[in-house]
Amino acid sequence: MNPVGSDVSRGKESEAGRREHVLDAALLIFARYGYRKASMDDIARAAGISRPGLYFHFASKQDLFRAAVTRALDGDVAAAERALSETGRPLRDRLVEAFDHWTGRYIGPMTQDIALVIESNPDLLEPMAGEYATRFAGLVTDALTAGVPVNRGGVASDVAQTLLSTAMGIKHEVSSREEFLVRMTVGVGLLLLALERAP
Amino acid sequence: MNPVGSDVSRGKESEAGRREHVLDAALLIFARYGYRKASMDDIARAAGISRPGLYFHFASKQDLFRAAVTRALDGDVAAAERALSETGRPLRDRLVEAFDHWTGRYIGPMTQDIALVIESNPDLLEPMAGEYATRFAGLVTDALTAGVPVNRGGVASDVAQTLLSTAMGIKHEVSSREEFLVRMTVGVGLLLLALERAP
DNA sequence: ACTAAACAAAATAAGCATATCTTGTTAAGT
DNA sequence: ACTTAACAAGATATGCTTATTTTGTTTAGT
Repeated sequence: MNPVGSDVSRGKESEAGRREHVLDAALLIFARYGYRKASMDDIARAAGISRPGLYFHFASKQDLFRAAVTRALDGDVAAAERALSETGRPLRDRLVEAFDHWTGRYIGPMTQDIALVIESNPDLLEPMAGEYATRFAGLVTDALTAGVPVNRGGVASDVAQTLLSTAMGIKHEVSSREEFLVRMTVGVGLLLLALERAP
Repeated sequence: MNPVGSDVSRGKESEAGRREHVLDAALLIFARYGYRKASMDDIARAAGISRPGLYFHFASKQDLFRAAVTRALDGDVAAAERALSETGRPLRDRLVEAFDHWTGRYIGPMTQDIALVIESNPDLLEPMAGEYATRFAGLVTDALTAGVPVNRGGVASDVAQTLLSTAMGIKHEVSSREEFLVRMTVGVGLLLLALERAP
């Protein structure tokens, strides 16, 4: 457990605070090793600071973990919201991008288990994670509702919920972010078709 | 590890052979304990036969496991095929039932990890499991293709693939078979709408 | 707003001997 | 076409001791 050269590149020109930099490094290490096997020393080294320095920013490992995941989820939801709000672009593209931020980011050889880390440590951040999921679902539902003239019988939320499940399923089936995007584009296209032409 | 009274009820009137009865019991035990923790003794007791009797039917534990899973998958695919072939019924209902046989069965407090057992023992039954999935996907695609007059640009297979992912996703979100069916009905309804009104 | 050095307490890992379980087989019987 | 009884070999679990890590804190320094 001695990851040499795993320092996160960071010049003095960084506009983000040290705190944010540390959280990014922490998320990387947590994603790589899981909560249990990631040591504060690993994270401190990855962030390029000393271990006591870590404790200057965060009271405990749990605290750091919570902060790192919160930051990631905050960023994901914000990015998704940003993408969905660009009403000039086709709804289809905005939805795909939103799902990419929410789910697609966490697919791949290196980061593939970060979602798993969150899932398998429910005690550490419940009900936080669930709330973010609800928020994202709300964003998608809103975008869908706004994207069609009428909303008879709450079709938009049905489409949203189905889309969320589809994204979940695709995530489990694919092994790369590109594949996720291709499959998700198809799914979004089909379900938008259903929404537009709903009875 | 002494499950008393876990005998599988079985009268002498059973039309199915003893072999099938044993496989059913084995699947139950494998599902409950996982491959590793399920002992041949557990299975023999559940099947109501002696442990050497088990070895009369199956050469090894792996053999038994493979046979049990094969039987289950065979049954699931056959049931799905049967449901899909009842062309008098609405396609929607047939699809939901097919997915119930394929996925819905394996949701619930007791049997929820049988799919997990299959997934987490890839060495024991690959590429078998993948082949069944492909077969089921083919059945769904065929039913969709037959269900609509024209099939421009392979929409049917797109819908099929998306539906498979949706089912996967719902399965991971839901905790009861009933909930699965409700959610799946919505998903099937929407994607059929997309298929029917595809450009 | 940190660093390096050092520390206690607790958790985790490693090693190892012993006990229990499990697999697969055999034999004798019905 | 099975049963019970018994067995060897191997795997797995258990308990225990000893090392190593890791967390969280402190102190002194820049």
